[in-house]
Amino acid sequence: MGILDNLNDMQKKAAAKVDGPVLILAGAGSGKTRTVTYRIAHMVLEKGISPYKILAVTFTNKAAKEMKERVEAIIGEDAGKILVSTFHSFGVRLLRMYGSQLGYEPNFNIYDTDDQKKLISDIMKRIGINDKNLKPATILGNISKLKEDGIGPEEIETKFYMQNIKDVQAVYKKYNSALIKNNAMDFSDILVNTNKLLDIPEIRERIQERYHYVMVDEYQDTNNIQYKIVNKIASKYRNLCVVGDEDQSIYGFRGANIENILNFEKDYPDAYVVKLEQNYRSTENILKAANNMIKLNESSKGKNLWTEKNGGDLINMYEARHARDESNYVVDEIYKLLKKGKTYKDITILYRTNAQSRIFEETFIRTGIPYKVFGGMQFYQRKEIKDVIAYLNLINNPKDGLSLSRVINIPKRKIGAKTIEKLQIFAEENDISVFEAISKMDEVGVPSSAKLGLQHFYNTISGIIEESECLSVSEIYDRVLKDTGYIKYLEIEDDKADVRIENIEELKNSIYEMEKEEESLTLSEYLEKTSLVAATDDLDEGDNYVKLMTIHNSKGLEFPVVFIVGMEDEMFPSSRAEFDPKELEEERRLCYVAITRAEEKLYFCYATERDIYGRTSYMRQKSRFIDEIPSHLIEMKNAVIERVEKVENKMAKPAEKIENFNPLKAKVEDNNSPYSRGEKVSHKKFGLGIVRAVEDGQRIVIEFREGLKKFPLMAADKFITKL
DNA sequence: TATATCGTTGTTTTT
DNA sequence: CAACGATATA
Repeated sequence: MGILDNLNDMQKKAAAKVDGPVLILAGAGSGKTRTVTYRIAHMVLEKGISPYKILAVTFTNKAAKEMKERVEAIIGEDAGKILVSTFHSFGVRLLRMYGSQLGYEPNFNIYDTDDQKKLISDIMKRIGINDKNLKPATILGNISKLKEDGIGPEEIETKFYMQNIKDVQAVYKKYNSALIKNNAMDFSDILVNTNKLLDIPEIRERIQERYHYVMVDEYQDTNNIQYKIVNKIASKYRNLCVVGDEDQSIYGFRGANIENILNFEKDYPDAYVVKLEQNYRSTENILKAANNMIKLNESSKGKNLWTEKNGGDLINMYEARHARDESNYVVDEIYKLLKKGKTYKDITILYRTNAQSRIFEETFIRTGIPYKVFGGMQFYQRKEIKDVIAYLNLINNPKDGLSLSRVINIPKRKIGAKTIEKLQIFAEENDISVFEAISKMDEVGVPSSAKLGLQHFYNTISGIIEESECLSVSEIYDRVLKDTGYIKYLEIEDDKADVRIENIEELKNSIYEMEKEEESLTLSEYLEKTSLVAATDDLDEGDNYVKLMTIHNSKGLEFPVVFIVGMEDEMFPSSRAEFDPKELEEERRLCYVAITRAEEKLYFCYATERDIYGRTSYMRQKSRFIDEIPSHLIEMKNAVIERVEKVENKMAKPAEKIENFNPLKAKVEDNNSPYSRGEKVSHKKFGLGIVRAVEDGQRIVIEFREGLKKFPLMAADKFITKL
C-alpha cells in the first residue's frame, strides 16, 4: 500500500511518473491539486528525493499556500523545504540575490500598474507628447508586450505594426532608464530579469543543480517569458512536469500563450501525457453544459469530463427586466437557498467586469446579506494606502523618485509641480537621486517658498531611514504616520477622512498579522508581499459571506452555488471580442471556467436593460453562450412579461421611455433590413450607436450615448453610416 | 501655486 | 456615473 493508492488510476499514472517530461492535462475539477500534492509526497517519501530539490510554481499565492499545506499534511515538516512559489515571487527571490549583476540593488521596489502609468505619463509630459489618442495605458500595454517578447527600445523595428511607434520607442527608452535609476522593477521586469539571470551560465547552473524537479501549475496561462524561465531551469535534468487545461486559458490579454501547453509534446517528444477526465466537483448536468460549450472551440483538444454525480439540478436561468431586478432576483434566490440549508459562504456571484459588483453590493447592503467583493478596486490601490506605501517605498529605497514625487507634497508642504520638476532635472543632470537633490536645494535653485517644506521633508525621511535598521515594519509605519502628520492631514483636507483613516488602521493590522507569521519581516519583504498579492489570496473558505468576483479571479476555486450574472451579449462575450474569432474563443473558455466552478447549482442571469455609464442601455440580448448550451439542461424561470409587471410596480425609478416605444413589442430582427441587431453605426449628430431593433421593416431603433432614437428606415442612410 | 469648475471620456479581464 | 484633464481665477 503506497501513498499513491489514494488516487484514481489516471491520477496515479500522472503522479508515479517522476522522471522526465510529463504533461498532465487536467480537466476542471479533476483533482489536479490532489494529484500534484501526492506526486510530491511520493517523490519525497517513496523515491527518496530531497525536498530541497523540488520547485513548484503556481499562479497565485493562495494556490502556493494551499499546495504547501496539503503536502505538509502528508509528509510533515519536510514540506517547508520544498519551494512552492509564484513566478513573480520566485523571480524576486532570485533577483534579490543576484540582481546586482543586472545593476539593481537588493532593496529594489516593485511598481504596480498605477505606478507604471504615472511614470509613463510623467515621461510623456517631459518629452512633450500630448497626442490625445495616445494614452499612458496604451503605451504601457505596448511596452509590456515588447518587454516580454524580449524586444528592447533599441530593437523596435518598423516591421512591428504599432501606431505612433516613434513615441512608444522614446517613452520606452526613458521609462526603462527611469526604472533603473529608481532601483525599481515593474511586473514584466521581474520576469524578464529573472530570465536574464538564467542566461548567466554560473547562475543558471546553480539553479539547475538546486532544482532537479520542476513542476508548473496552470501551464496554459504561462506567457512567453515564463515559458523561457521554466524551460531554462528544467533543460538540464528534464524533469519537468506541467499541469494545465487548454480549455481554461483565459489570460491571453496579458500575454499568456496557449501554444505553450498545446506544443508541449513538440517541445518534449518523449513527454509522458496523462489526461484527467473524471470530475469530482460538479453534477452531470453542469458538466454537460460545460462540455457542450467548449467543444465549439477550435483550440480545444477535446476531452470529455465525466462524473459519478448523475443528474443534478437543471441550470436555472432568469431574464430580468433591468439589472436592478437581476440583483433582486439573486437575493430572492439566496433566501430560498438559505431555507434549503445552504449558508452564505456556499454562494458566489461571478461576473465579467468589476463594475458589475456595484449593484449587487447596493442590493446586499439594503437587504442585509453579508458579502465580500474580491478584486476590483483593491485595498492596496486606495489613495491613502498608496500614500503610506509610497512613504515606506521611499524609506526602503531612497532612489525611488516616483514614490518620492507622490508624497513630497502630501501633507501639503508648499512644494509644487515646478519645484519637483527642477529637482528631477537637477538629479538627472548630476546623476543623483531626487532625494539626494533635495539636500542640494541651494544648488538646484528652488523657490524660497518651498525651502522650508523641502527641508522638513528631507529631515523626516532621512531621520526614519537612519533608524529603520533597528525598527520593525510596524514601528517604521508608526513613525511615518507620526512624523509626517498624515492622519491630521486627512482630517483637515479630506472629506472621506473617516473611511480613509479606517483603512489605514486596517493596513496596520495587516502588518501585525504578517509580523506574527514572520517575526523578522523586513521592510523590503513586506513591500514585496503587498505588491504581489492577488485578489483572492485572502479568501478564507470558513468566512460566512456571499463572495463576489470576476470570473478571472474565480479560476482554481469551486463553490456549491454559482450565479453567473450579466449573461448578455456585449457584456459577455465582451463587445471587444465579438469580431475576433480568437478572442471569442477566449471568452468562451472564460465561460467554461465560470460554469465549471459550480458544484451543485448553477444560475444564469441577464437583464434586458442595464445602466451603463449612468445611461440606460435597452433591449439587451441574452448571451450567445446561453444558446450554446442544450436547452434541455436549462430551466427558464420567468417569462419576461410576467416579470415586467411585477417589477414596474415596485421599481422606485421607472425605466426611461421614449414616445410610443415598447421594447417588448418591437421586432428585434428583420432579415430584409440592411441593418441587423447589435450592429455598430455612426450618426452625424449623435455619434456612435448600436442598432437595437428594426420595427416592421419601417423604422430602425438605435441606441446612442444620449438614449434611444428612432429613424425611418428609408431615410436612415442619409444620417447613418455602418462601421 | 492652489483651488474651482467645466467638459470629456471610458469599461474588459490582472500577476 | 465617475475620474481625469484642461482652463480659469484667486
